[in-house]
This record gives sequence, structure tokens and C-alpha cells, in this order.
Amino acid sequence: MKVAELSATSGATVATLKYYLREGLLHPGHATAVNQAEYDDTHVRRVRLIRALQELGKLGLADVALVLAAVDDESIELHAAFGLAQDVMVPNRHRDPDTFTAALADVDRFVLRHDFHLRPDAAVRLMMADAIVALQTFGGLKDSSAFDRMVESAKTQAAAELATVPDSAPRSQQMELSVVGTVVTEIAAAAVRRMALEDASWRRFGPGARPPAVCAPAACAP
Amino acid sequence: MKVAELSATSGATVATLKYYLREGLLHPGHATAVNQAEYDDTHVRRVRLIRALQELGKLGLADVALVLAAVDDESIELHAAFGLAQDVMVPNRHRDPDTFTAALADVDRFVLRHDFHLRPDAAVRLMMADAIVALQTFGGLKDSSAFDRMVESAKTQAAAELATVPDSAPRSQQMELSVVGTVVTEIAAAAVRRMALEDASWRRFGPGARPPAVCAPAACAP
DNA sequence: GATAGTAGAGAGTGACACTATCTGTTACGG
DNA sequence: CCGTAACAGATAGTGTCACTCTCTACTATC
Repeated sequence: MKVAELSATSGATVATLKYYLREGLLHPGHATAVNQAEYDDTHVRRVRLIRALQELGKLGLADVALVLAAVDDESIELHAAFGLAQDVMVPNRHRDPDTFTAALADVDRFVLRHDFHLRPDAAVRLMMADAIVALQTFGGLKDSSAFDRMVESAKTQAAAELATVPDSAPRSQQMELSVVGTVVTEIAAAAVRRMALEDASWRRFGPGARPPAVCAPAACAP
Repeated sequence: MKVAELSATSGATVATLKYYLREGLLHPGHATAVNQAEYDDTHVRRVRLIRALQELGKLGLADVALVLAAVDDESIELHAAFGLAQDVMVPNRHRDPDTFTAALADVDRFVLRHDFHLRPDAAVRLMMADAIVALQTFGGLKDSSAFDRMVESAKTQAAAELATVPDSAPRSQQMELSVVGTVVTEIAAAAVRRMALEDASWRRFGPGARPPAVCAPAACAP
């Protein structure tokens, strides 16, 4: 297919695709002439992966490029590449050493407690420590034990999620699926959490003096 | 306290604080002279809330302002304000009507199935539909039933989370806690998910020919 | 009374993700 | 075979965002 068709299929404008090509986010098409190239299914999937990481995962294009590099580098083991991709998805931010170090140590105890096999410097530890510091700051939490109850279901769900990645698929597609699954299932899980939270808020604060202006969507829709 | 102390306590530079004041994100201090003002604990908490929403929640300052408006508007019921704040935290993005409508209908069935009391137009529905569309695109999913298993623990955790908001606290602090709790606990939950995922990836892909270069952090650290 | 800090306001900055325009070339319908 | 549209590749420009800088005028403090 030519650029116009790739644009129509993937949803990105031609100008944007050219930009991705220039930046090396998208591999060049097969050139058939000095000003003609053919694009295929791998380009479509790549563009969609970029958009998913960017819009759903809220990654900058520089970080997207790092994830893509891990996806593409055949010399890295699948598990290691997956870890690298995950690391990129943890934002870098300023961290106050005083409060942060203690939280990180707490996270490491959490990891040990639940027998998580993580790379020793896995960035996800920082992510959890950030959350703990923030919750402590607002007085809602003492330590990581509040999250112990999440572990069991998370482990079950993670195993089920990875099981959807077919053993037979080529490595690149296994990586794509793993990475996109991490990001997107995270969104879905967050959505479920928020639904439960709004539901709980309704039960806690909602039904006041007058009947609340809330209900299940289909029961309200005309 | 004066601006320099507020800066030291909150972590934002004086220039940034002035910017927040100009933009109306931060309420003015109590003026004691034409060029002097006193700031207090409410300013510190507000700045921290702004930074949490911005850095952890990845909201733009315009969206932060909307959340703050919902937090501050005493004329809105707590439950409604909480819903508004949640809506802001769902990003606006281009959605292809063809695929999206079906996914949204699926989400509404999901909501009914689990008896979630949501406002009929709650934006969290769009968020979940986005995730479903993305997963369908990458061939990993057919419908929302894959998320049914998340609901029970999400409901339990949401109730527990809201229970940490004291009944006696002033409304503004109840809102702050609810909002910051939504964002930050979401990060923590995502971190737990990712740990479980990396753990599962290790079990699935990790232990290859040679012993894997992974282990629980404390067991590896010198 | 010198110095440092402050309020308020406007202009400037750098990163980011495109977007527009240009040149030269090729494909294709009539 | 001709006119138009589309294409590759390259450079320059755009709009947004979240600050950051600079300036004036004034105040607190040593």
C-alpha cells in the first residue's frame, strides 16, 4: 500500500507518518522508485502501537522510541525486553531523597513479602514508592501493607493476561502484545477501579435529602 | 509564611508559585502590605494537590484547574463534585465512531451487569471503551467480559479507600482526599499490576538456558 | 541605609508534536 | 503523451504548554 492508504488505515495523517519516518519511529517502506515506496501490515501495526503508547500510555515520542527499540532488538531476551519496556513507562520525576528512600525500602519489603521476581532495579519500584510518598503526604497511608490485598488478584490477572500471548507468534508480535497489553489493560483496570469508586461514593455521599441524579446508564437513557 | 517558605515547603519555585497565583490555580495569600502576603497550610496543601494531579495524574494545568474548581465549589454535592473531578481525569481524544459506539454499548452492559451506580454520562465509560477498542485492534480481546473478574476486588478496595476519608473532616479536605486518592491509589494499583506482570513474564519467558539475571531486589542487593 | 526579599505584570524560553511548503519525480486516467 | 495527482525527502514554521526571566515599585531586616 502507499502512504495515503497507510494514513487511512492507521488514522495518522500523511504528514504525521512522514514525521514518524524521519524520526525513525516507523521503519521505511520498501522503495520501488526514488519517490515511491510500499508499506505493509507491519507499518499499520507499528503506527497503531505508537498511537496506543502515546495516547493511552501518555508516553512522549522519545519514550515511545525507547519502547520500540526494546521491542525490535532481537538480541535481548523476551523477558528482559519486556522489563525494559516497562521501565520506560515509569515517568522520571524529581524525588526528594529524604522521604523517597524510606518509601523505596518499604516497596522492596513489599516485593520480598509477595515473592515478586523483579529485576533488582526495576523502575516499577519507583512508581510505587512515588504513590506511597504522595499518600503519606496527604495523610492517607502509613506503609505498603495497604496494598497487600491487591496482590493476589493482580497475580491471577497478570498470568491470565500473559496467557493470551500465543507461544507460536513471532517474537516481535509477542512483544507488541505484551507491551500494548500492559498499557491498555492498565487503563481498563483503572476504569473498573474508578467505576467502583464512583459507585462507592454514591453509596457513601450520594443519596441525600432528594433522590440522587445518578443511576445505571441504561436505566437513565431514553 | 512568606513565599520563600511556601516554596521550600511545597517544592515549587517562587516563580512557579507566582505563575500559579496568576493563573488562579492557587488562591492569593493574605495581603499585609502592597508587596507582602502571608501564606498558610491551605496553600501548601493546594500546591501539593496541583503537583500530584499534574505529575502523578498527568493532567494539564487547565484540567487541574477544572478539578480544583469542583473541589472548591461548595454548591455542588460531594458525590457530584467527585464525579466531575473524575470526568476531567479522562482524556479527550479522537474516537472513531464506528468501532467506538459498539464498545461503549458493551461498557454500558458491563456497568449494568455489575450494578455500578454511575452518572449516565460518566466519562469513565469512554475510558473503558477506549481500552476495549485498543485491545480489540490488537486482537487480544472480544468484549468487556474479560474484565468481569476485576470487579469484585475493585469494589472491595474502593469501599476501603473511601472509608479512609473521615466523616468529620471539612468538605474541602474530603474532596482533596478523594481526588488525590483516586489518582494516587490508581498509580499504586498499576504498579502492583506491573509487578505481577513482570513476575509472570519471568515465569513464562524468563528462566531460559542459563540462570536468569533476575531476582527479588533484596536478595540481589549487596 | 544598604541589602535582600516581595508583589504584580509582561515578555521571553525551550520542549514537543506536529504542519506547511518546497523540489524533484513518478503514476495514471483520458 | 499530456495533465494532474500523489509521492519521497528535506527544511522551515506553527501552536501549545508550563514555566522562567525581567522589570518596577515597595517593604522588612540587619
